[in-house]
Amino acid sequence: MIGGSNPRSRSHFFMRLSRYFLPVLKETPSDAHIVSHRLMLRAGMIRQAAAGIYSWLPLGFKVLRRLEDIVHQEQIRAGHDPMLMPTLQSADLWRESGRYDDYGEEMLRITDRHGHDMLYGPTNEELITDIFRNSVQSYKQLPLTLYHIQWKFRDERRPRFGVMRGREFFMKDGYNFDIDKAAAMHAYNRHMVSYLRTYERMGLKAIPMRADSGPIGGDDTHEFLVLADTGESEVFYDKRILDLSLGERAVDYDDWDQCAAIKQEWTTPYARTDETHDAALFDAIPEEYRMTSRGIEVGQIFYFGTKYSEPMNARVTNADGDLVPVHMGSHGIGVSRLVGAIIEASHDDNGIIWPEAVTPFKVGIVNLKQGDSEADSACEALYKELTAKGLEPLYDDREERAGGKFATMDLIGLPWRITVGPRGLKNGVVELTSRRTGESREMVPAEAIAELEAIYSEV
RNA sequence: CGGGCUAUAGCGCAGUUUGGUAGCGCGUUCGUCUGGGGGACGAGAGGUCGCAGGUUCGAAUCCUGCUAGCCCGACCA
Repeated sequence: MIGGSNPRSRSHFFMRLSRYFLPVLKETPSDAHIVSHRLMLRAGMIRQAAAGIYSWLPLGFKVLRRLEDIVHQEQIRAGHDPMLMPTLQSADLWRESGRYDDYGEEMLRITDRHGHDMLYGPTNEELITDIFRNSVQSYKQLPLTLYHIQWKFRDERRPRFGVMRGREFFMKDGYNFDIDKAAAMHAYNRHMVSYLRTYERMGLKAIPMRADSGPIGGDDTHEFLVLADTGESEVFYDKRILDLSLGERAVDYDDWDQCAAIKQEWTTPYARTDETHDAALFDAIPEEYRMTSRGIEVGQIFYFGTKYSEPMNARVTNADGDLVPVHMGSHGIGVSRLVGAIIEASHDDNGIIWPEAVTPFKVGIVNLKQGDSEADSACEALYKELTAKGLEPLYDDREERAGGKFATMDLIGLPWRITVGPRGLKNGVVELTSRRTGESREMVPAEAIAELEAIYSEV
């Protein structure tokens, strides 16, 4: 975390805009056509390295890490074990599952110096199943869910939309191993609940929709979609699903009935992508609740039974002493894609508007008259106090005019801004401004800090 | 993978038709004035014109080949 104790710490040093690497662009790069891509480039979050491949600059990297942290926390809360698998894999396991040929051109194939066929992993079912089968022999070691958050690569024919459809992407993928279908369905439900909680924590409304299983295969699958005009999928849903919220309710992830009930709650209202859309069912909804819009897919959960455990011989001994293939499922959250999706869902003409839970800095300090001793010292005091309280400020201490500082703050989207200028300081006040509403209130610095503490204690 | 297009300074672009030694805006550096929504003035720095070959006295410009990237479609977390 951010420590206020050591004023020379790197985090302290680089939270001053004069020393922070934030290459913002005034003009829109011509290659970017959708709003999140444009804003991520303009806000200095990413830099394109090749088609569909991006470097994450400090500001973008901070957001990516925040999302990763939330995903980890919610996975661990649900009882899943974090681990890390490599990006490069041997082709051998993929030949065993039969997917080496099935996957086609989307898989990036590499040959090492020994002539061995390698690949940059697009997903990890084979690898995890291999790990599992070598170490688990008994039903007593189940249930088990392993996951990791790692870079993947899919050699898209046509990457586009910035990080929303890159070739390289950062993704959480998890795999559950259960003794039978009933247990695996609990894992499925548990994942649905934990995903709902994950997205809610990020300040997003992600709707689970019945979906197609695609190349992963399997029977049961839901996609989670964030509504946004620029979404790649057309979606049909019952408006009432938007009213559902997990909120503060306590969830026991080991409670099969509770998880099943929550899944039931979220899958009862109609919600489907165009792939699985059923016009007859949709038309049965009262017209006032019938909604059509576009959505960005930010996650998917699958139950695929023994699709991999059979061919790869991942079996355990059950209570009767019989050797049976384990029932599996997999689940993914597109972490890097979420950065774009959040921006698509939360921005205005001036720039990004970060939800408090994922913002790269919690508050921006704008010094309207750099070099004015009163303004400078008021800003320094605020900066130290906010830093000490873990309210991670970004202090714009550049020799810039007010307009430029405001424009930068609006562009990078910090949800709160404290504006400090000689005019207000005459009366001992600063301004606290909400990026989302634009509402601005004058108050003494201590009150602004207290307000921010209250706001952030809730996220 | 089909169709279309682009490549000139960090970013956005003009110059290519008609070959003559590279320009504008923003940004950037220095100075002065300014100071509550991208300010003004002055002085600078910055480019193998995507790469290779060819034509020519001379190529950003014409020709050939290559590479990279973008858009529409089909496809996809």
